[in-house]
Amino acid sequence: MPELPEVETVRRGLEQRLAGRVLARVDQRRADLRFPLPRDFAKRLTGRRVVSVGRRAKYLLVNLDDGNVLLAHLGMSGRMVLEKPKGGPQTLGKFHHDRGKRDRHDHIVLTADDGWVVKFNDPRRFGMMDLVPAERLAGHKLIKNLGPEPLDPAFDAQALALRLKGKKTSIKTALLDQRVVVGIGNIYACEALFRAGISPKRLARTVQGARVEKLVAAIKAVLDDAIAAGGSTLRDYVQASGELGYFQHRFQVYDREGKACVSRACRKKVRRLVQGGRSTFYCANCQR
DNA sequence: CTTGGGTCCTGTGCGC
DNA sequence: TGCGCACAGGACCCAA
Repeated sequence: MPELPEVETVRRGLEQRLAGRVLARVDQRRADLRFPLPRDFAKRLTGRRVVSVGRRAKYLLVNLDDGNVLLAHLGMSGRMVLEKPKGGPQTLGKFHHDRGKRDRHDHIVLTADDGWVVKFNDPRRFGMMDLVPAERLAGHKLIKNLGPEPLDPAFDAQALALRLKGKKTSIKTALLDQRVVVGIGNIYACEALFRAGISPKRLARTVQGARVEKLVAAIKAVLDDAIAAGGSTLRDYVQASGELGYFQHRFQVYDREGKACVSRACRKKVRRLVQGGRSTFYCANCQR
């Protein structure tokens, strides 16, 4: 689930909940996630005040008052679960049903000085956390090679065209390459290509001119829409009715194999293929 | 340098 | 019901 819109939604929730708060207690329940956690991780976090919460690509950046940044990635299955001092939990990143069975995947538990609890839950443990001095963040191994932010105004057709130039892989695979553009995952790569009317099989280097203009607009639009939807369903979730949601009700091709293309004029079946080991969903009629 | 494939890990859903 | 298999939102690492 966590692509840019989901991470941004989580960022906003964490910012609202944690900014200005002191981390009164930190429980670390494993020595490692995807990578080993740094030495004295919990100890170094305890007593720190959260200044703000930022985001770069799919990484969360929790800025601390000692000049360090808590760098976090949700991987495939990571989420942040917020729990009120009294009352039901609120999940950022995914709805939660059947509690209890899941608790063993609460790897890091932060308790703020106002009693709110933030649990980092990640069954598959593809997520990661690290503590790095702010001035060394840009040079961090996982950060230094990241491409442009898709919602940055500086990310325009020219910027994308430059990065696709000469690329022999498919455009779908290129969009998943975080050196080309960050934040796009398997869902939004499929959705953006559908909106742009571009075949996922098309060679990246041939996406130029009008096509790259269209693709950039589609990427920005789909991410914006998803962030807007994430925000609204998150508010809905506070009332805990259990609707399964977010943006998934609005997928036009993702996970819709065999279903009718949403285009009124088309209605052909959505197809699935595998590229770079990942499923791609597309309409062969609408996407060229 | 680029590119493709294997890999990490657990959970879920499906066919039989 | 149980079992085995395919597949799942990511991205690093290494061989070619």
